[in-house]
Amino acid sequence: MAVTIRQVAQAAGVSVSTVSRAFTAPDQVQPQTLQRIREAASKLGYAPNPAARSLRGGKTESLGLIIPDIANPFFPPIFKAMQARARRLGYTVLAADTDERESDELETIAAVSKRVDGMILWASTLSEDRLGELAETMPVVLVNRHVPGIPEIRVSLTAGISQAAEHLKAYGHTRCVFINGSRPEHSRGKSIREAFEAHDLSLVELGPYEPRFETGLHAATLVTSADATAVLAHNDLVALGVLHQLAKLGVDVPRDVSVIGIDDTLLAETATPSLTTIRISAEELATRATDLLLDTIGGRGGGRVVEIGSRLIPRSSTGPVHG
Amino acid sequence: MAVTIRQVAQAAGVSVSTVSRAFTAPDQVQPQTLQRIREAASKLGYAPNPAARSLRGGKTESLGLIIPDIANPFFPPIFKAMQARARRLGYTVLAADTDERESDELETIAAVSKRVDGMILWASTLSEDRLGELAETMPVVLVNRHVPGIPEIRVSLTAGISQAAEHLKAYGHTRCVFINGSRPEHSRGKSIREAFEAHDLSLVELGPYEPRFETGLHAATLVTSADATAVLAHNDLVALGVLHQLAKLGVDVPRDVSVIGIDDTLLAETATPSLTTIRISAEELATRATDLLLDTIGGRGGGRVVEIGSRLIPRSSTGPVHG
DNA sequence: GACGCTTCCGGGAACGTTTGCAACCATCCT
DNA sequence: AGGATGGTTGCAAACGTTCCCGGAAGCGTC
Repeated sequence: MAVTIRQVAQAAGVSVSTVSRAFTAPDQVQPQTLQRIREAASKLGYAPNPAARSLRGGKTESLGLIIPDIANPFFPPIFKAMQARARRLGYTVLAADTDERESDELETIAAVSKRVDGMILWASTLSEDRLGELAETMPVVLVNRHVPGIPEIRVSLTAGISQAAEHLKAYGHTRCVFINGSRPEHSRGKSIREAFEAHDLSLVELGPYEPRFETGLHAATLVTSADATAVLAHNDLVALGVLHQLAKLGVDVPRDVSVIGIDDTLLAETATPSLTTIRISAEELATRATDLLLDTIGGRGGGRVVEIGSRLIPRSSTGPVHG
Repeated sequence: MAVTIRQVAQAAGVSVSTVSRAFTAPDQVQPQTLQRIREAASKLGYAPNPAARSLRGGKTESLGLIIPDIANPFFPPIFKAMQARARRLGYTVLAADTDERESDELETIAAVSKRVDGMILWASTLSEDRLGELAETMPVVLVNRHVPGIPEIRVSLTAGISQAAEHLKAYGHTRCVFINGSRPEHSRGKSIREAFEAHDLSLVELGPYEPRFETGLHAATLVTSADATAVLAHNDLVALGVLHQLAKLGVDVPRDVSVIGIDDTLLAETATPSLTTIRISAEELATRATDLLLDTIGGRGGGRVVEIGSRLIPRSSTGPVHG
């Protein structure tokens, strides 16, 4: 049914080898032959069969991206950036979503791993041992997860949080609530405690909760009774829940309470009031992760750790303490 | 490097054919042989090579999803639902994003089409001819695009819009602005004009604009001067822009102006005030589209058109006109 | 006891491509 | 002039799997 290399070869009056080379190593075939082949190929509508190619070569020319939940608005830009980067190098991106289920993750990884040359695992919940085994089988890059010897991209919130603390301090805040939404193994809590302590701000920690909108709704009521004038949420989604519930309770933001998110997703800019948040550049993150993966596939840069920074984006949800 | 069917065969003391059958047609091999093979396979960590399998069988066991922009919060749930559905049937989903670029779309489709058994094209911008050709080459399902003879999922806003008109009418509104963000070929304008006319509401149409947040910001200023008390936006994202800008202008929602979105994305619920919107069930849409694609691949249900309904979800961004 | 039927299994071709090897030709050098 | 060189090309094996065939064995039937 589909047109094969053989038909092109016949049409161009050459052997299949030459047609193959015309596509994979054009400089090894004489210009005029090349042109004849190209014409024949395009006339017949030939395109190489990826299955045959990868069977023969052991390469699939595609990259896997395993993320917890694509519905979290932080991830789509990651996917886009990775896709953009990968495409320029001839790679396809195979994305899969584990739905935050540990059991699904193993299954998902198994399914994807056979079809890609390497994969990026985001905040994986797999055991260190399993990840180690996996990384021996194929190139893997971890994001927000540390296993010795496996290349890794780490998001450093240090700068952003420090700026947030300064920002609040400058507005006269002294007491802040932190809504913890992390699993302990990649908690944002530690950096936050340190930074706030360094800036002499007292910190009340709530949670840990699931990092969801509803968490924010729930936590907002606790905020009002904690005698704090500022809230730092685990991510934008939670911050939005807080914003929403505070509005419902008649608490004005930022007059009565200041709110800060983390991630700088689409949600932050579009919120009312727009959300002051700590930006993690999804583009940079995805691009660096992709490059690191490609390097790992190519045998370069084993076990490297790349750090991505963050910074505060002040918007309208923070302001001076009132009275 | 990787373990093949041959090694399993040897370990189990059978031929490769039998191992193959053990995986693809277990009922054709004797129970005790089957078990021996399974043990050998799992001990060796064998999993069939998808490349070889699809080279031989012409099937890839994966489905393509081509969407304009995964950063539009309407799409992630689509992807999730499709993935969930597909996975249960042993399929993998290969998603790709065209970035709303027509030139990219062709290229993207070409890249994806070779690696899947069929694909779902969302609001494709390709010419009717090209889509026709494509559909002859491989199974295709169109969403929000009509080409005679190609299976299609159509989103019908009729019910939702009609409910929205009633809703506004009941609140005493008489004049509404519609912010048009569609390309003409799949405009939401027509149904809207008809429904509002039927409910005796006057309608001012703005646009067409790009369906972006900034569009909402811009349009909001026009709304105030249009002497209308209600706004219907092309989608939630645009509606949020409106909400945001109105707040900045000191216009209270819903006291002074009511706002309605379309899609019922995450954005709608998390907005402040929460957004009244017309829900299109992403889960249903994706599930039906996947099933239709699978049917088309299986040779059943050619050229069918499936319609998906919509309905109004009243929230806090609409209310009575303020006397 | 021969025959046919069913069940289970092995042999081997085929899927479309890449690539090592060798053949060929033209060119250049000595 | 003859051998070495280098650029082009063809041949054929190999990648891992599926599936068509045919053989072997077991079993029931007449």
